[in-house]
Parts: sequence; C-alpha cells; structure tokens
Amino acid sequence: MTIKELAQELNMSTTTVSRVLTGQEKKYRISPKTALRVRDGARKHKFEPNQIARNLRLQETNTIGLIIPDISNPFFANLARTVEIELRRRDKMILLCDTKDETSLEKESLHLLLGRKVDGLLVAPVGKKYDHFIKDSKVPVVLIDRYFKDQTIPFVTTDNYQGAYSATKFLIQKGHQNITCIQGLGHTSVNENRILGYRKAMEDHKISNFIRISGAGYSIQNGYESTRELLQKRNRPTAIFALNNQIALGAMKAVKEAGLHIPGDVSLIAFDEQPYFELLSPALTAIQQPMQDIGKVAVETLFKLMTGETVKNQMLKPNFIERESVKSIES
Amino acid sequence: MTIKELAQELNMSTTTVSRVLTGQEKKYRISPKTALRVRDGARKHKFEPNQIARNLRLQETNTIGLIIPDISNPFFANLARTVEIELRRRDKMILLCDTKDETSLEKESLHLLLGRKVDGLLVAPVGKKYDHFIKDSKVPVVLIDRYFKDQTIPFVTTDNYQGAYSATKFLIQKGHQNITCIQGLGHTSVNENRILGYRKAMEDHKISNFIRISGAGYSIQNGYESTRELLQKRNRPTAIFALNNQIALGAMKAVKEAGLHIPGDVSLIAFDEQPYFELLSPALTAIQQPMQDIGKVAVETLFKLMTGETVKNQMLKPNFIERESVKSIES
DNA sequence: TATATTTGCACAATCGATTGTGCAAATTTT
DNA sequence: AAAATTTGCACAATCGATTGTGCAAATATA
Repeated sequence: MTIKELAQELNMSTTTVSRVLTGQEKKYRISPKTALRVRDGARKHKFEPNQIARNLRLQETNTIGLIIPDISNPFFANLARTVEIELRRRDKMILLCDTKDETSLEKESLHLLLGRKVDGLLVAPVGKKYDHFIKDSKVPVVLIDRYFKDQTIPFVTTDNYQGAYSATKFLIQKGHQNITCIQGLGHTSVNENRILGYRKAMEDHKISNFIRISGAGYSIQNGYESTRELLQKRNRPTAIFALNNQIALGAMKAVKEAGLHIPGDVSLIAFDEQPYFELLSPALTAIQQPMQDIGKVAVETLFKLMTGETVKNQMLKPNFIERESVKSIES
Repeated sequence: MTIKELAQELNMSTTTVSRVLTGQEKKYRISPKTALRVRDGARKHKFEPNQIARNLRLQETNTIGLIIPDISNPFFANLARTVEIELRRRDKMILLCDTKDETSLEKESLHLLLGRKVDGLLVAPVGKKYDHFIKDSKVPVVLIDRYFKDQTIPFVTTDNYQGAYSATKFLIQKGHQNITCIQGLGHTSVNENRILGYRKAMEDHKISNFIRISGAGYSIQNGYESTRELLQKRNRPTAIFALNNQIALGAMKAVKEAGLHIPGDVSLIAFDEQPYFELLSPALTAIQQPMQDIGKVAVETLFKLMTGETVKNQMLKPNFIERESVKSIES
C-alpha cells in the first residue's frame, strides 16, 4: 500500500497523510481529528512508507557502509557487532562489504556503496593504494583499525605501536633476544606500527641485530607456513610475536605439528585477544585491543562528521594479558 | 552529477543517455555515434547513476537482508562471509541485522528491511514466535540454520538430528552413560533436533534414565555456568555434549577453573567446528557443519525463489571429527 | 456588517532514474 | 516522384514519498 492509496481510502490528500505520519501535524496545522483518522487508517492497513521513495526525496538513506577485510576474522566480527548495535541505536542500517583484503574489491565496494548513497562510511581499508578514497565524494568516512598516515581521513585505532613495544619488551625482559615477528599485511598502518614498536623495543635493548620479520598476511595459513619455516632454521627464534590472532593460531598449529612445545621450545605472544586464548595449551599471552570502544568511538566519530562537527583521531590503549605462552630464559 | 545534467551537457535527452548506459542502444536504435558520445561523456564526468532513483523506478534494490542472531559467533560470521561472496558474485549487497537472539529485534529488523524493499531475505531466526514472518510481504525468504517445522518457508540447515545422534552414540560406545547435554535456545529447531538426536541415541542404548538437559542459550556464559553447576552435582556426568561452539568454550573454561581435566574427569564433545579446536588442550572432538555449503546453498535457494523456481529444503550432512576430548571408559 | 486573521487542507513540483510511445528525418521501395 | 519503411531520438509519465505555497472556509476583529 502506498501513501496515495491510503490517502484515497481516507478521502484526503497525500500531503496531509504524509504530514501526519511524519509528525508534522502541528507545524502544518492538521486538525487533531484528521490526524487521528490518518493514524487509524495507517494502522488498519498496516501502511509502511516506502523507504526508497523517502530516500530519494530526502537525499539520505539512513544507511552506513561498513567495509572490512574479513568478517570471519573474529576481530572484525566483533567490531561489526558493536557497530551494528551503535548504529541501530541511531536508526541506521549497515550495508556490509567484505574485501578479502583485496584492493580491487575494496574499490568496487566503495563504488557500490557510494552509488547507493550511504550517509557515511566506516572502513577498515586494505591500505595499499587509496586514490579511490580521495575521490570527490562528500560522504563522511571514518577509518577503523587501519589508517593512512599521509591522509587527513579521521580514524579510530588501537595504539599498535605501544602494544607491540610493550609485548616485545616483555619478551626481552623474560630473557629473549632472538625474537621474530610474523607480520600481517606489510603496507597497512596497523602492521607498520606494530613492527615499529617491535623494532624500537629491540633497538632500545641493543639487540637490533636480532630483528627479523617474517611472513605476509593476516591469515592462519600465513602464521602456519611462516612458523614452519622459522622452526627449520638453524638459528631458530626463542620467541615469536604474532601480529594478529589468526597468525598466532597458525603459529601454534605449526609448533604443535613440529612436535615442539610452547613455551618450552619457543615462546609466543599474540596481538589481539580472543575468548579461547585462555583455554589453549598453553594459555596465550596476548595484547588485547579495546574492540568495543573502537566500534563505539568510530560510530560516534562518524556521526560527528555527519553533523559537521570537528573530530579528532583516536588511538585507544591496548591491554597486555600475561598468560603462559612465554618462557623465562635464564641468562 | 545526474543523468539530466549529463544529458544537457551532451545536448541530448535523458532518455538517450539512459538507454545507452543501460546497454539498450540496439533495442532502441541509438546510433553508434551517439552511443559513443554518451559513453565518453559519462566517463569524462565520472557519472554514476543514482541507485536510489533506479531502485524506485525499477522496483528492485539488488539488496538482500541478512538477519542473524550473533555476528560475533564465528559460525554466523563464517556464514556471513560465504553469503557475502555468493551475493557479490550476483551483484547484490547485504543489509546486515544482528538480532542478539531477541525476538523483538528480529521483528524490528524484518520491518526495517521490508521497508527498504530488499529483494530477498536470508534469516537465521530467533525462532520463538514467527507471526511476523507469515506477513503478506511477498519478499522471498530462505531460512538458514534454524527453521519452523510447521511453516512452509524454505530452509537450509545441517542435519542436526543425525549429528547429535552420532556424537551421542560415539560417547556411548566409549563407555559413557551419564551424558548431559548443555543446550542453546530451547525453542529453536536446531536445538530441538540436536536434543532429539541425543535423546534417541540414549534411548536406543537403553540409558534414557541418564538423559539430562541443562542450560539455555548459545553463549559462552551459558556453557560456563551450566557446567559449573553440573560439576558440583553428586552425580556428575562423565561426559558433556555442548550444543554449539560457544557453549563448549564456556564448558572448557568451567572445567579448567574447577581444577578438573578433560577428558580425565569429564569428556566433552562440541557441536560446531572451529579452527582452534585442534589446538585446545585437549583437542576438541566436534561435529563439523558444512558452513560454506550452507551459505552457498542458501543463496542459491533464495535466487531460485526470486526467479520463481520451485525450491526444496536442504539438510546438509555434518561431519564428525574425533580428537582427544573423549575418554574411553572401561566397564 | 465589512475586513483581517487564522485554520485546514490540497496542488503540483521535486528527488533521479527508466520506458512506452510518437514523430520527424533519412532511407528504401514501388 | 510518391509512398512506405526505417532510423534516431525526445516527450512525458512513472516509481512513492516530501514540501513550499496557495486558497477557500471558519473565526476573530474593527
């Protein structure tokens, strides 16, 4: 049923119906009696206004595009959940795009979402090339997790540098020197900052000669394969720093398959925290990101942007959780 | 830029521009020369047609609503990913709703999505009351995972009955009798069928006196609390059958905290498989659902529905993965 | 009673696309 | 050369809402 049909049914103009249903009765002096008739009629016929038509007319869709690299990665799944909750509270919906960490898909997603006239965009970008971001679309964008150093697009992320620094420092203080990092996607700010933190900690403790960075990709498989290679080396590291939860998982699997043990043969720290980490054997020492906060702050920032307020970038503090996956080495 | 502006720029009618850009030049006899001019102009001005306007006019949105109970549950996150991939291949996008397993939110989501005129709906329903599904909306719906026995809405799910039966049978054959089920949401088809399978296996082996069903909710917390209670009982079960991955996680946590061991003190089987299950201590014996297939088949089914084809319900076979969390009991 | 003001609602344009139909101009057929 | 076809494109309606403005009728004021 359309507003026109409803109006005919009630024997009045669409104007009046529309004004009542959008709560503008006072503003346009619709009499209480008429307003009541409209409401009753709408209820009776279960009239639901066509949002597409509203969107076209009002030039807003109440829809936010959410672009993330991998919804099956629990980090992003949790993020998506928080974002969903926050957006629903504000009467917005999510158009979801998963880029599989491929720039081409990200580009495509961006186009599709802009074509659909989303009111705002929340993006955890792949990060490689971002020409497609600069576009002249005036749609507000907030970057999540990953950002671009040389762009002014506002972002919300964890302080990855500090998280990585403290994790590395922790390893060093436990007596480790031969510490290898298994990285995610090399060109992402997240990865760069974690590497930077790792590097700085190594340098600060005069063991920069041990700096080694391995792998590529935020996947279980990368963690697995990189670790396999590492374990075969003559100069096998005494500790591995996995730059996200999936890599850590792959690393554990490889160690287990090699018949070795954590932390006996090799220590492990993971960036990211997951509920099952405490149940692994050994329980995984990890750097926890404030996922809820990231989602919440990102949505808040986006809304500020949409209402024209000025916003500032946010770097939220991570939390170090010590468990059992790091061995203390006597020197 | 709108099609009108582009048409003015090119000094021709919007009709012509539209027809060229939608590839109908031959059908409407637009001369090649004109077509070329249109394409060049569109490219030059980076014209992107307003999808909202198209949607209104064409009465289709190329958008599918995806309603799931919990995107942070890896089962649904994986499902979402498969669905995303399959839909993108077909040039559709996802409007995502997370119901938190609350009927009220499900109802709201349904309304919102119908108001936005989605072309189809993929729903893993909460399951409690489904009046809101029967509505006269002619939008094609396919149920995923959970379905309604007394409704004709097509569904795609795992054969939960069989999965639960074989898991229970496995426990029994390992010598267990005192087997307790920790369930999810009691009113969901998924839960009912798993319970049914469990029950039947117990009955078939003449130990229906041991049938016990505990808990409520597909959450880590439910698994945790239910298990804590179970462990304190005098007649503590020798085996626990956790009806999803989150419950299993909570159960493991409770067992660990109680200072007990799996499978030494109590055996555990989980419905659902997760990548980290093999890395837990002990590695978790589990029933694996064909998640990829579920998503794929669900999308296929929805598209058949949308094109008016007849569809049939699908029950996909689960896969039993034996690991180390079940102890063999000598009798 | 005549005029001014307020009340209550409807007309018609608009958002940006798509499309049935009509009508000249160009071309072909007789 | 006249008639019939074909070619190439534009007019205007349409999708379903929202909204600036206008205009009677009702009421208040002079």
